[in-house]
Amino acid sequence: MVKIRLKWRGEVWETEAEPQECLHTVLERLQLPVGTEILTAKVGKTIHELSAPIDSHSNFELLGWESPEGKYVFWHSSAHILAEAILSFWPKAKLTIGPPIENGFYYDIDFEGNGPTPEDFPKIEKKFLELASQPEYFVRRRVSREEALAYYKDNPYKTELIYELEGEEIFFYESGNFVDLCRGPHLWHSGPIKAVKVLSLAGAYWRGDSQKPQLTRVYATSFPSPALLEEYLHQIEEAARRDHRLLGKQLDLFSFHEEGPGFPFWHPKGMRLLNTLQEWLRAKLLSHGYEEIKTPIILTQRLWEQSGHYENYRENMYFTQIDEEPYAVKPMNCPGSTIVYRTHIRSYRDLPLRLFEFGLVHRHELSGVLTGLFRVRAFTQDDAHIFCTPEQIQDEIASLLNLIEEVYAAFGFKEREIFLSTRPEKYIGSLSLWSQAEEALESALKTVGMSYQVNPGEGAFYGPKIDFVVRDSLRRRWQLGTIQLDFSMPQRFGLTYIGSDGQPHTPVMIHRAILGSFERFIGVLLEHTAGELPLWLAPIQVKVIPISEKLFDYAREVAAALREAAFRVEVDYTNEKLAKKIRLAEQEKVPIIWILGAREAETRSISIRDRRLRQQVQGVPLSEAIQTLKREALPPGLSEN
RNA sequence: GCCCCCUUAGCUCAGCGGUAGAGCAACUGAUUUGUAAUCAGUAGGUCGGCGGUUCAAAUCCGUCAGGGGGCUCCA
Repeated sequence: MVKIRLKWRGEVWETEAEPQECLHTVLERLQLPVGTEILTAKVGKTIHELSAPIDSHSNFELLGWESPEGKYVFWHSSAHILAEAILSFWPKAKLTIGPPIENGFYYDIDFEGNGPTPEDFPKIEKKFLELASQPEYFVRRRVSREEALAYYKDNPYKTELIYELEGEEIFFYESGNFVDLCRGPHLWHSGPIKAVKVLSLAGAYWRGDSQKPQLTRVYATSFPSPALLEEYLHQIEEAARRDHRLLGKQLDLFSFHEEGPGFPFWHPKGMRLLNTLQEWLRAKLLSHGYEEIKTPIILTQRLWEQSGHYENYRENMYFTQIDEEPYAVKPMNCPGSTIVYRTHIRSYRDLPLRLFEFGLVHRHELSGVLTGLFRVRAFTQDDAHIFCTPEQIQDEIASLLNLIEEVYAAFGFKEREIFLSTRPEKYIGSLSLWSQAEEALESALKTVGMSYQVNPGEGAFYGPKIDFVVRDSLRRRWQLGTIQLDFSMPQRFGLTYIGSDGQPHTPVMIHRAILGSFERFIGVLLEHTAGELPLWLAPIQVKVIPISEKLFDYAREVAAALREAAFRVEVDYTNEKLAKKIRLAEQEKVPIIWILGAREAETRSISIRDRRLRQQVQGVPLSEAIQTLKREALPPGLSEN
């Protein structure tokens, strides 16, 4: 007998088992909810399947739906059932891989040109539930290489996988009439799987390589109850409502047109937002020791040859000709910045020199990847280049980290991750310079006390970098800020400064962006706020609603007072009822609505309807209301004085 | 770029082989309104472009363009 200890939702059981007895039989004996709530088990950090025999292990943590491991196993098994359901309709389809993912699972399948369409989803789901409810038991069987290869003699993908398992054990998992090459782990049986939804179809290259055959990826998700599936579908709907492309249209901020795919058209309200954002950041940077520059959008091809972009980035660049000379549209701002640097002989006393540029860059992105403001072909970077000595790197990075943190906090981004990428295999510059730079970055991060992850070997060939990633409302990760050290460009462009020794030295260049691009940042911000922008950023801050035509004169007066105080105001002069005007203003997501009736006009006051507080205040004196608004509309990080 | 899907009035969408429809918006008029849609009328479309099948195409087929979902979370 083996002594074992089980932990399930905080409670502990101690019992004994026969050697080689399966874990699930022990659980059944204890009348624990195995095959329903208990999905899998863990010993230390390794998953131990319920159907696996207990050997020397003794300490089991039982896991349900609430654990990541439980979901992982649940969806992994679901992928097998999905494949089985699909094979019942497309028996000749060749399976490849079918892993669990963040919110479900997929299976990549080669249908050889005759795959399913979305109309087939219901019948696949029906078949899936039929199979799952039987239920199907997942039985692991070790097979020889020869047997595995023979079984998959018509499936080049599985064959490729088997060849890669040289020297390792090979397993088949059998469930119902379905067999799949799989390393597991799986559920004991399909009983817990009560709801499924086939979500979408997508093309996916075998092994992510566009040179290899394209497979059909079937995305799906499954749950232990129909109610949980419903909840998930509602979440997806809510995320869709927050889609910045939709909000951009509804709020009349920007649009896209076939006359310029991937190039945003900014409407008046979008410009108000974009300009407010830029003015705020500009003021912040100027107060942090930066100077602003602006460099040309079109520069000679020779410059891009010198910078290395022509060699390494040509695919993404647009070219043109001026007076028969070849030119290129800038995909990055850095070469322009170096030209400004070179306009003077620089002394070590001038460093660090911080030059920022809200630079409009153009990049040729593949047509298939364009996505609203998230992925465009022209965008404005909040770019800056800091020229400094190697000794100054650490201090410079530390203050930069604080600045970036300050900026993100202003927009309420709480969830963020920092990645430090270090020297790749292919690199330029001396080893000592690299280690000095990496140490500088790392100790800067430690100085300001920010937690980070290291991505070894992920740095650019010209220097190490720090990336900032925030999560949007769809829980997608977006890299916003980046700090990149560059040893290469200063050399390529022959940049120097005169040191205290009177000799010329090569400065280090720090490329950095905080928001990344204004365009994409606005997209992220819209999804983050569901379009309910903070008062200081809102394109229309106050909507003035006179109750009837008789109040139009007073409305004009109020609006003038607001404009005088530098607010962005709109008056609703339409001949509609109050309820209608309020409805429209609410749909425009205006933060503040001022309502003017006869009572207000008489007392020179206004009534406030506040989107943010979801409450109303009646009869506030006009001058007082404007003073309050002035306080409330201050951009973050600024005090009233 | 590649795979699947979509494209009908300014917007949201219905129609899916027999000669274009709704709601909202716009315009005109009535109404003068107190916290999320007042009523009536008018106007508005080469059904994304091009080509084909058919007596007949928004509807079926092809092609191009634009848009959406994806394209190394590895048995």
